[in-house]
Amino acid sequence: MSPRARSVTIVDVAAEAGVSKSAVSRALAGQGEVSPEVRERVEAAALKLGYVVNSMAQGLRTRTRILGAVLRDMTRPYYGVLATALEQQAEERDYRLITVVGGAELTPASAVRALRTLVSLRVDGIVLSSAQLSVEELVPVVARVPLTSVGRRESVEGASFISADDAGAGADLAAHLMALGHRRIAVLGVDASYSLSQNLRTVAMAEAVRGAGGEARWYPVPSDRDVRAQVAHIVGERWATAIMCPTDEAAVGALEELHRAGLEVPRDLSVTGLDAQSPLATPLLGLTTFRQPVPEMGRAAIDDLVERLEGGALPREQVLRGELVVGRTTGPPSLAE
Amino acid sequence: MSPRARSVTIVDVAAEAGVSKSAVSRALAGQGEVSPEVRERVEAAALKLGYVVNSMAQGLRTRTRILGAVLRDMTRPYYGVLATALEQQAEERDYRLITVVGGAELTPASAVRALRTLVSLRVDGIVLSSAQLSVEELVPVVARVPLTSVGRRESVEGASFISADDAGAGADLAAHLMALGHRRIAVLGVDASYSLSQNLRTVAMAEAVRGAGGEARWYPVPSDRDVRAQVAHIVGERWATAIMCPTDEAAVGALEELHRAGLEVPRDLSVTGLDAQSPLATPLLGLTTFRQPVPEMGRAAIDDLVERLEGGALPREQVLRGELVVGRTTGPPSLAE
DNA sequence: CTGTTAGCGCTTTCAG
DNA sequence: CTGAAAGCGCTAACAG
Repeated sequence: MSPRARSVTIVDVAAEAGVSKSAVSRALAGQGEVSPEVRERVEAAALKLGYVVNSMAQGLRTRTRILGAVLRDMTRPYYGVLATALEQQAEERDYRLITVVGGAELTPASAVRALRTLVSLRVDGIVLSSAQLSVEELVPVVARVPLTSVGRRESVEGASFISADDAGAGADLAAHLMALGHRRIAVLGVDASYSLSQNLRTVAMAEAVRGAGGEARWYPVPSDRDVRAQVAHIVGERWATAIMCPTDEAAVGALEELHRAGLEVPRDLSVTGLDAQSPLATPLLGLTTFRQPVPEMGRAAIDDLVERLEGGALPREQVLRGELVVGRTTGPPSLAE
Repeated sequence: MSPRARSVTIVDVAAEAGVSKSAVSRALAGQGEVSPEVRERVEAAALKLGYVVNSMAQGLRTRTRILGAVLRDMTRPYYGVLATALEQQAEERDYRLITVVGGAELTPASAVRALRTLVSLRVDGIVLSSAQLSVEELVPVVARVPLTSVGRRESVEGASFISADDAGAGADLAAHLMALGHRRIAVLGVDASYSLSQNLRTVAMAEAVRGAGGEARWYPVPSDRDVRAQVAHIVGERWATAIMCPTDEAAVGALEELHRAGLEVPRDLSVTGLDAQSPLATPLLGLTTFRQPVPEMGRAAIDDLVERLEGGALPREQVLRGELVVGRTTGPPSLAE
C-alpha cells in the first residue's frame, strides 16, 4: 500500500504560492477580497498540491454548508426517492448533504445514534425522516441545530415538518372503491408503533368507508411486509369485496396470496396499494395506488432548512397532497354472492 | 424560533464536574484511565448538559471512526440494499457511516464532488460505488484515505475492490436459456459508458450464447431504463426466441412491451433479468433473474476497510458470486415457426 | 491518577 | 490589500 500522504494544508498552499495563510484562506473562501494576482497564484498552487479544505478545521470556526439527513430503511423505494430529492435540492442551493441511515428497522435508539453522529459533525441543519422519537429525545438537538422532520408530525417546538397527507390519501382510495360500488371493505391495519404514517392511512381508509355508508373491517398486520396470513384469513371469510393495503409492497404481498388462492383480481376481489414510488407501481402490475409527493417533500424540506438558515425564516408546517393512480387491480365488486 | 443554544463543550462539562478538561476527555473517550469516581461525575455532568462530542474538533487531532460512502442513484434498489448492508456492518464494527449520494446520474463531476465532501470531512475510510472515475481523479484521494471500490474494478494502486461476478452472472443466465433449447437470443446491450457492470453482463451473455453454439444478436439500449423501443423492434423482427436484459428493471420494461404487443411470456418469448434486489423480484412477477450478492459485497467492503485501518491489511480484490433464480418468464422456445 | 500545555487547520480581527 | 496572531474544541504528551 502506498504510504498515506500527510494531508496538504492551507500552509502548504501558502508556501507554494508565496503568500501568507490568511491570504490563501481569503482567496479560496472568497470572503475579504484579494488581488486577482494573488488569487490566481493561490488557486494554481491549491490545484497543483491537490488541496482539499479540511471541513473539520473549517467547521471549528464557521458554518460548513453541510446538511445532514437521517433516513430510515433505504431498502424501501420511498427513502431512495427522498434521498435523491434531498440531494438534488441541496446541490441546487449550494449545500452538501450527508445522510446517515438507520438500520433496516429505525429504532429510536438507532435514530438517536444517527442524530448524534450528525450533531457531532456540526452540520448546519438536519432533515429527519420518520423517526419514532420522543420530544425529550428531540429537544436537545432542536435546541442546537435547525431540524426539519419529513413524513411525521413532530410536536417539538422549533422544528419544521413536511408531511404527505396520509389521511387524505387513504380517504381518496376509499372513495374510489366506494364509487366502484364496494360496500364491504377489508383494511389491513398497521399499528402506530410500527409506522405512524401507515397507521394514519389505514385508519383514514376505514373511517372514509364508514363515513360514506360502507362497512370496513380492520385486520391488523404486524407490518406492511407481513400481510400474507391476514390476506389468507380474509379470503377464507368470504366477506370483503376489496382489500385496502397500507403500502404498495403490502398490496403486492396481497396479490401474491390471492394468486396462490386461485382468485382473480379485480374480478373476485379488488386491491389497493399506496405510495407509487417503487418500481412496483409498474404498468405491468397495474396497481391501483396513490402517488405520494415524495420528491416534492424532499425539496420542501431542504428549502425550509435553507430559508431558516439564511433568511431567518420561522419553522413551519407543510402538508403536501399526492394523487390517485387508478390501475387494473380495482373494479366493480363481484356479483356472485 | 427558540434561540439556538451555544453548543456545550468539554470545558462546560469539566466545570460542571469540577475537574479539568483533560479528565473529561479521558473519561469520555476512555483512553488514559480515570478514577471511577471522576468518570461517574463526568458522565453525569455530560448527560445533564446534553454534551455531544464535536467530531470536528476531535477529528483535528485523531481518527473519528467515521467511514464515508459514495453511492449512486438511491432510487435503485441495488444501492438501497448496499447502503443498508454497509451501515449494518459499520455499526457492527463500531464505526459510524455517512453516505453522500450522487444525483440520479452519477456523473464523474458529481462523484468527484461527493468524494471531496468526504475527504474534506476527513473520514477514516471511503467506500466508492460504481463511479466512473479516471485514475487521475482517484489517485489523489487514494493517496489520502483508504478506499474500497464496490461493483467496479478500479485500476488504482492502493485501492481495494469488491465486485460481483457480472460476467459469470450473464453467462449463467445464457446457459440457462441454452439448456431450455433457445438458439436465437436477443441481448439488450448496454454501453460501458453508461454502466460498466451492465456492459460486462450483457457482453458475457452474448459471448456465452455464442460459445455454446447459439446465435446472439446485440440490440444496444441507451440504458436499462429505456428498452421499450428496442423490444418493440425485436418483436417486429420475429427472430429471437428469448430476450436477455441487463437488469430486472429492464426486464420489466420488456415484459410490459411484450404484454402491450399481445405476446405471452414465456410461451411466445422468454425473458431474463438480472439483480434480484428489487421488489420486482417478487414471486408475483416470477422473473427469471440472477441474484447478485449485494449485502455480502457491502459487508466485505466495510470489513476490508476496517482491516486495513486497524490491522494494516493490504488492499485486495474480491469477486463475489451470486446465484441463478429461475422464475416463470423463461421456458422452452416456441415451436411455432 | 490528574492538571497544564501545546497544537491540529482554519477563519477572523487587527495592524500595517 | 496583506500578514501576524488569536482561538474554535479537542487530545496527547508531559509533569506533578
